[in-house]
Amino acid sequence: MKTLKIPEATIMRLSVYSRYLSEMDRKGIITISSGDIAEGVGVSPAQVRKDLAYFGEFGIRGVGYNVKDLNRTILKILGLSEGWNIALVGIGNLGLALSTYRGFKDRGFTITCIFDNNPEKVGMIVNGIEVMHIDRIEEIIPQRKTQIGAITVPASAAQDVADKLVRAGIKAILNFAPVVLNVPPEIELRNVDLSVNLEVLTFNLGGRMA
Amino acid sequence: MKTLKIPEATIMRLSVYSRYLSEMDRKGIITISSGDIAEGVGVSPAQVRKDLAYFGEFGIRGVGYNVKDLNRTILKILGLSEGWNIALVGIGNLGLALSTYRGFKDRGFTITCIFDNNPEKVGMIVNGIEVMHIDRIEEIIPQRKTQIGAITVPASAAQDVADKLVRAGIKAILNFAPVVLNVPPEIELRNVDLSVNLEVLTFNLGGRMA
DNA sequence: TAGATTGTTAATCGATTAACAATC
DNA sequence: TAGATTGTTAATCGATTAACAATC
Repeated sequence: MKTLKIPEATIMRLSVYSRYLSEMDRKGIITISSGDIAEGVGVSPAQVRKDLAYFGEFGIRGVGYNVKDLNRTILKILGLSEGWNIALVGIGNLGLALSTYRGFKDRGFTITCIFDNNPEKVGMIVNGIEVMHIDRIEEIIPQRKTQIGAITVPASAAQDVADKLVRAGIKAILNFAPVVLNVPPEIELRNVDLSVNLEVLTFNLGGRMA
Repeated sequence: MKTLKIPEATIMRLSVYSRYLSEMDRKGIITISSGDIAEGVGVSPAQVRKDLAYFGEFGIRGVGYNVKDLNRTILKILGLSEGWNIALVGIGNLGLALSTYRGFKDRGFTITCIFDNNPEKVGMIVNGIEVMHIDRIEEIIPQRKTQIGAITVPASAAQDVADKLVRAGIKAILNFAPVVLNVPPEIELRNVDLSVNLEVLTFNLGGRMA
């Protein structure tokens, strides 16, 4: 098994390349060079070629890449040729935003269930899905073959939700709560941390003025 | 001017350390070691000390760090000892979520104005702030001394909004639209990209199964 | 003093960039 | 063939880790 370690930064860029390729495809572009992609997404051409080289040879020297083919290849690399099911936990404003997020369906993600611990929200229908009580996570998630959990509850409740998701057999967690979660190493965890992102901005602004 | 380049990863971790220190402070903890912080946020003790060492010496050998003092120091480093004003552009579900996000006020951020291009939303009061038309960005933002813009409009409108924010004199942009924005180099730009984060998860899940 | 923990250096590890031979 | 662009190697750059002297 050739398990050359792939930088996570490469994976993030592949996702961005793919989005750009979809856009170019929609515009009817057939062929594209590493330089074109690089310019479109703001990296260097060498970086684009290096990122792709981890996975194989997809271009034609002297010509470039076929837009459709390359996009299909990247989607496959990213695991997006199959669909994924998502459980949403916490249906406040952020949860609502995610439940209507177009990027989900566009890229093959389906929200299969929504949970909240507020009795007033349980039973509500959101985007055609009935909101269930958080206590039913372990019952429902295996039934609906759901591999990914998105946590949009307050920080104070997030670890408890993560524990429930893990016990329910979830494989990956996308955490929006501003707190460091503890999960077993076999669970894929990513944090989308608004505070951190804002504070990188203010650090850079501060530095600029110092 | 000693401008030792600081890794961005260091800044992101400082933000996380600070949040953890606030939590420990609330619990009444007075003193903390790099090992305690490391365990709390999931990095190595050496990493914690290295990150702090970029900015000075804040601990006492053999003892550790004073929780309150260290947190104050980090907040200052991150530029959070002064307040920051934020303009929110796009008041869909995600914009609504941000407008009520506690992490803003907690860390000294104030939303000063909200914009949308939908005539039905203009005039609405959201969290005590009147929603204004996007065409008034260039007029209002300088008046309200607003340095940071948060973009929560659809991808197709994001570049136009970014251009308006730049012309209005904004210093930094937090972009939630899944698109690569073009802004002048002096503008701080960060992208909070849901698609990218989800797709790193699915890549890792796929790899696990391959 | 003995034990603990910092601050810092040197070694390692990993990612990016530059350059160019291969080849369409 | 001449021009263009890939795939890949080597060089550079940057970040993390390990180790330990300094010192409370």
